Amino acid sequence: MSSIAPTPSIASAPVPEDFAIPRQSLHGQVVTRLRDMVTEGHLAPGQRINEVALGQALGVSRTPLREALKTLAGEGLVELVPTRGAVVRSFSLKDIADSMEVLKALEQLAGRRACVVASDAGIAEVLALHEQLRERYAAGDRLPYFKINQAIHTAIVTLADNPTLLRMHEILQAQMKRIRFIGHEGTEKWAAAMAEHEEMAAALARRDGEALAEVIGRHHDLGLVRIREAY
Amino acid sequence: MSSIAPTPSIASAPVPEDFAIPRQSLHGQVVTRLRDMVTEGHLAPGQRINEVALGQALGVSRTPLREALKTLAGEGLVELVPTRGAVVRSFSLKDIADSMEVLKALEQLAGRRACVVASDAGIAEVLALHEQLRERYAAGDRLPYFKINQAIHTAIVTLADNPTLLRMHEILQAQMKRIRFIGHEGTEKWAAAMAEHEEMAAALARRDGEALAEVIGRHHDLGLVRIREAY
DNA sequence: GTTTTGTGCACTGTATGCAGAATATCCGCA
DNA sequence: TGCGGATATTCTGCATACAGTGCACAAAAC
Repeated sequence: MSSIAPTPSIASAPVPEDFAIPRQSLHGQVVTRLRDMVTEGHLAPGQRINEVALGQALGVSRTPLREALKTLAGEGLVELVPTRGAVVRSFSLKDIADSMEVLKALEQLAGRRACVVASDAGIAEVLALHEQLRERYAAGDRLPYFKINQAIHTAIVTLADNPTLLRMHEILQAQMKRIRFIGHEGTEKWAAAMAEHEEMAAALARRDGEALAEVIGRHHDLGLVRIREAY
Repeated sequence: MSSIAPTPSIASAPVPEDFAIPRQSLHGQVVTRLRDMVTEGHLAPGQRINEVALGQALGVSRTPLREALKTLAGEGLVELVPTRGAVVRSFSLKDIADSMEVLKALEQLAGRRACVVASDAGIAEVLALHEQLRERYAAGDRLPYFKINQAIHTAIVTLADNPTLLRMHEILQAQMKRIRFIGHEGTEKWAAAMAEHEEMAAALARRDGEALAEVIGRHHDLGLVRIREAY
C-alpha cells in the first residue's frame, strides 16, 4: 500500500539507487518470517502456536510476535481463537476453491486493466520473465519454474497499477502458495499449464485484454483441478 | 471467518437462545471501535495516532491498542510508519477509484455466484431488505437508506457463500464507507441509484446472474461518478 | 467402572517499564 | 530578526511482569 518513505534526495542530483538501509521494524520482520514458515510448511495447518516457544525460536519477545500474529490473521494465514491463541489455518477443499475463484476474478481484472494502462517497458519485463519460465520448463526445473510462475502472475497484477488490487492478490496468492507447494509435483498437466502461459504472453504482447482474461480464467480453472487431484 | 464456538449444550435439552455472554477480547472490541471511529470521521485522515492518548480515551492500555492498529493496517484503514506509529489513511481520488474497481469486480462475481448457489429463502431475505430500502427512499430518510443500502450489498455477497469473497468485500466496503459518508448527500442521482436497485432486485429474483452483474457494474460506476463530483 | 469434582500447571491477555528515535524548544550568533 | 545547533521532551518499539482462563490429570463419589 505505502511505499518506503519518499526520501527526497538531499543532494540535488537524483540518487541512482535506493540506499536507505532497510530498517524494518522487528514486527515487520517477524511477519515475513512467519508467513514464509507457514507457506513453506514449517508450521503445520491446525497447529497451535505457542507464543513463548516460537518467540524464543525467533529470538523475539512475545510482544512483536503477537502483533505479527494479528497481521497474519488479517491475511487469513492463522486464526485467532479467544483465550487459546493463534492456530495455523487449515484450508478445506472448499476454502481453496473459494479463494481460487476470487483470485481468478482479481487476475482477470488485472489482465484487462494491464492491457490498457501498462507501459511497453512494463510489458517487456513480463515477457522477459516468460522467457525465463520457458527455459525452466525446457530444463525441467520445477522449483524455479514455480517461482517464476508466481512472479509472472504478480507482475501482471502490478502492471494494472492498482495497489488495492495488488494487495488483495498478494494475500490470496500467499494462501494458495502453501497449497500449490503440495500440488505442483509430477503431472502431465504441466505441459498444458505452460501452453496457457504461452497464450497469456501472446495476449499481453498484443494488449488483447479479453483474450488475456479468458486464458487466465482457464489457467486458474486448471490449477484448481490439479489441486483437487492432489488432495 | 470462524464462527463462535458451537457451545455443545451441556444439558441434554437444547438451549432455546444463545445465552453465552459476549466475552470478546479487548483487542477485538478495540478493533471494531477504532474502525467505527475511522469510518465515522472521528479520526481525521492523515492524523497521527497517539497511542497513550487514544488508549486513555478508550480506557485501554497500549498493548491491545497497538495490536488493534496492526489489524486495521491490514485492512488498509491506517498506515504504519516506522518509528512514527500509525496514521489514519487518507485516500486520494485514485485510491478510491482503484478500490471501487476491485469492489465492483468482487460484487459482480458475488452476484453471479449468488444466482446459482443461493437458497430461495436467502434471496427472499435480500428482497425483503430491498422493500425496506424502497420505503426509506420514499420517506426520504437518507441515513437509514444508506445503511440498508450497505446491508443489501453485503447480503448479496453473503448469498454467494464464499467467506474469502465476503471478507475482501467487507474490507473494501469499510474503506469506501468513510468516503460515501461524505459523498452521499443531496444529489438528484439518488433516483437513478434507487432505480438500479430495483433492477438488481428483479435480476436476483429471477436468478439472472449476467443481468445482475451488469447492473451492479453500472451501479458502482455511477457511485464513483458521484464521489468524484463531491470531491 | 464410570462419572464428577477438585487442584495444579501452562498459556494467553493485558498492563507496565525501559531504551532509543524523532520532534519540539530554546539559546547563541550572525 | 532569522537561522543553526544543542538540548529537552515526547512518543514509539520492545521486553517483561502479572493476572486470569482453560485444560489435564488425579482423586473421590456414585
